[in-house]
Amino acid sequence: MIIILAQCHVEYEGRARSRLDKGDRLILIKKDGTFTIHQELNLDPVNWQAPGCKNKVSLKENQIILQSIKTKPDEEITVYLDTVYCATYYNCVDTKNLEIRGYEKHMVDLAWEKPELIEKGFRPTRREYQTENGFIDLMGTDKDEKLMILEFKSRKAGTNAVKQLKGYVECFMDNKEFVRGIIVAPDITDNALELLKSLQMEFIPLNPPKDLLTKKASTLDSFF
Amino acid sequence: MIIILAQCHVEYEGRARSRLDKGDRLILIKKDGTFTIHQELNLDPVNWQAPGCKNKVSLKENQIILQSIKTKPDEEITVYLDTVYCATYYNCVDTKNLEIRGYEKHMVDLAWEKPELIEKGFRPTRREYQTENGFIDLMGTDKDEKLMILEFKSRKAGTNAVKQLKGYVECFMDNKEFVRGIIVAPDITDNALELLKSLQMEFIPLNPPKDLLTKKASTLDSFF
DNA sequence: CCATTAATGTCGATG
DNA sequence: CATCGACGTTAATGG
Repeated sequence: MIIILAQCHVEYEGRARSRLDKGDRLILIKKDGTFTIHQELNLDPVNWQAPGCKNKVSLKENQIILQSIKTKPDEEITVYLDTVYCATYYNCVDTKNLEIRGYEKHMVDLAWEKPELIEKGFRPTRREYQTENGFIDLMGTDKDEKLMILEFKSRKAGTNAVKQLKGYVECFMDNKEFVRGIIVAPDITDNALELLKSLQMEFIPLNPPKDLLTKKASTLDSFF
Repeated sequence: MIIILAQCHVEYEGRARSRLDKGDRLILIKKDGTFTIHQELNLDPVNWQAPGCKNKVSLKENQIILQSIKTKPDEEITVYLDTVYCATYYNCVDTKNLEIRGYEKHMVDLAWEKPELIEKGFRPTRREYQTENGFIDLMGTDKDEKLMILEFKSRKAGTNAVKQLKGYVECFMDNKEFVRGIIVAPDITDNALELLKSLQMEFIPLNPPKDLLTKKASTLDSFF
């Protein structure tokens, strides 16, 4: 992990092209080639290069130049260092991966394990069922054996989710019985709900589960 | 700009919940409240907090704890610092903004200015035309006065782009004449092209313009 | 403040 | 390798 704080100007050329005039920025270069340039504001880097790029340093007319080059697609960043305030590096030891919960996938897992959370009598039958309009998150039957098609969203569902669901239901148009199309999400926009109802489809509120599978920090781990 | 390199473990709770066990990471805190935690791999931070969050430090049982709290939506990161290798800060001076070209918007600008790049006889008439299925990037007529609806993409167009265009064209179904639906992009996926042709729509290849409007670095600027 | 959509989106899974 | 879709997407824009 290389950390450089410097006054610099930056040029980028690739899928787009950009130019950033002289100012103070933080430059971060990671072990996998990742190259990022941060200004003092905003979450995202102002310029960056994805993992796998090749980084090199050169000197031209008394100015240090950093270059970061990538292929597929061809992209290049050039940083002209005017004043370097700080340049250092660390060999990081980090073997852990992020464990995260609260994704759409976890909602489907939950509905599969506890179908009563969807509704009484719901019996899930298939996950990731492939249609010509894409994969259906979850299929099943209700207490009256009617076919149910469920589309999950981990956050507020919009009209796109409804259109997606519509496409799935249309794949069963030749079904002799009515097929229930259902959006399962923590919330839904007004527009989406209106569209949903006009299509005789349903919304079932459900929050994504966030229970981490691993032990909490309050174990022996704290001592190592 | 506060820069901390430390062995730490991290907990996050908000829209999702996550946990990252002990390891070496870079923690970056910006003037606007932005809080990011970087592992030694990958472009994106493993945990982060957007601008506007409130960050504070506390000490509990001989351990330094960083907390970053945000509302709307409620989100919180807690970093438990086990060993701090480096902690420093800089007052950055940076008045410049990024100038960037190569966006979809620039393609529409270009087609508006130089309609012959789309095709001979093309006459653009409206930009951002609102329909019930969204805004049409650009409308116009061809040499035979046929209506043309253009959807621009700054990178390879996929099936989503075609479906979007389809939605726009359907808003003109009651038109007495055939309406031409056209994807304008540097490239298109096989699936998208197949779908496009089945809908009797067209693809016109065009790269987004990347000419920067400002002067190049080879000016007096280099001396300041 | 809510809804929509582009993005050098990134990233992971899949064929 | 290309495609497809989720994401704590982020960020900007318009109502």
